[in-house]
Amino acid sequence: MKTVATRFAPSPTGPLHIGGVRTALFNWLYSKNKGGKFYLRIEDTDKERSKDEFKTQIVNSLKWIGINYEDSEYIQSTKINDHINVAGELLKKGLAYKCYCSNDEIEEQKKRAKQKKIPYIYNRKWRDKSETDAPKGIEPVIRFKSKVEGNSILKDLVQGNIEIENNTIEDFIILRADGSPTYNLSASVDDHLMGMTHIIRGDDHKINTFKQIQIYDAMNWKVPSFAHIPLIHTIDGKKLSKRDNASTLDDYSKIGIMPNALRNYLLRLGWSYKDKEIFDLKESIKYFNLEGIGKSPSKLDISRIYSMNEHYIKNIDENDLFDFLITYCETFQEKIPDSAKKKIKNSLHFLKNKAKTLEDIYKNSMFLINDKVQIKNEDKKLLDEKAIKIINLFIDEISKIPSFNRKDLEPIINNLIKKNNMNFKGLGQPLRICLTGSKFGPGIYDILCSLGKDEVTKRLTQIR
RNA sequence: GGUCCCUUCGUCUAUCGGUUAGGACACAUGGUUUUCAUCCAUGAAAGAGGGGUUCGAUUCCCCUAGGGACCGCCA
Repeated sequence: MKTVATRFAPSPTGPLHIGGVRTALFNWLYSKNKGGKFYLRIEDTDKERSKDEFKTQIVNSLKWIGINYEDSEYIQSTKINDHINVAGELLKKGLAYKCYCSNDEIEEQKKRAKQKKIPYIYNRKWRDKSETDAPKGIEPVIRFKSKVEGNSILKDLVQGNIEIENNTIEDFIILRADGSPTYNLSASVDDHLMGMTHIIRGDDHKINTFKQIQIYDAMNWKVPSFAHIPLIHTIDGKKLSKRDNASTLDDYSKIGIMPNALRNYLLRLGWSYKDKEIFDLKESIKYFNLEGIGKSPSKLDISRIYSMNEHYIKNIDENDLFDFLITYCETFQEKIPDSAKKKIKNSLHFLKNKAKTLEDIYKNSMFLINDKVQIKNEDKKLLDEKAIKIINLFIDEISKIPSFNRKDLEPIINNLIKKNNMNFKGLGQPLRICLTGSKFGPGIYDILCSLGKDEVTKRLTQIR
């Protein structure tokens, strides 16, 4: 049995969206589960639309989510000669032919098909014509001689057997008039040259697979196994496209979703293993299989991404969480001074409690990052005479205590409340506003202790 | 329009002929927490419809309906 080899083959013509990431993930997981290899192939044969920045984005996205590939990227455009040679061989074997139809001629046929409401399929005009009939001044394209009779069955590892009539597959172009190879040729040649054993890709490639298998057969190559996974749909049930917002990895990383959480979410989107929801990296490799992939498309649900992220925030090692947080802040928010880093690290155990995203933790940490407290105008109104008075009393009280922790503070606060005939909110709210500039945030004792006596006194004194 | 695929709570899904159809997210209610959140408990919520096969169908088959993908000298 040959070692399993899979690949992810995106085209760098736009930002990689999370449907693509999921495809990459499934391929990667499958190969790792089988102890095989996983490769990245950049399909950049569309020179017009391919951009280097997209290639970079793809590479970075995979790296971010933890998918690593063998060697360096396989760049399809550097292999074009191989593809052209195969076309030449096919031509020599009589399994492909030159088609001299003009663009106008083809357009005309398509138009007519549309009018008659019948599906357009190239009429195979030059399939058996002699080249001596070739018109002058037209550069031919090379078409593959597709089977015209009988049926083909694709034994799909996810979808089961799919059968179609061969005559619904047209004589597709493998070499353009300018001599460049088209997708179906390039993809099959590369997959063969790279020794792919399993092709896992989106449902939208099903028809291509029937074409590509014919190329394999024509070249006497071993046909790999195929698995077509259902596409991810938007919440209104359409294929997720690059134009949909919140569809790239960056859209998620910039709001503070962690790679592990997204990986776990994507894994469970359209795949399941019993009732298990949480899979760490090792488990996802251990349990992944093709049988667990569902047949119907699944919709992206942002609230599940949030809750998955929340789960990871609360359950991963705090040192790791801290690293993720700092990277996040410095990439998307601001550089965190070393002094604040220390405080954040010490306070992470409660800063993370309210958070669904790294952004939430960042916001909760604001009072530790900024020494100067900004109080909103609407909140200033809450700092009335009564509030100032109780805060002053509070300052006096804490000046008397030697240490500064919850045990020391609780009696002070309780006494102040009682003496001044108010509830907890009466002291808690102004205190919170003065110390953090916000009505919401971590628990008041957490805030007090994390800031420390000196800083608390300093901030409160500034108010009066 | 043609070809192919799909159909269990709002969402992701479990069930591989016999279950009070389970879990998770979201939602609602209550409790804990001297705010918010967390946490805990409880609740509401599904087999698209119609035929078969079978002692018995969510599960197997057919039809209908709905949804989706593809139909480029893009990948």
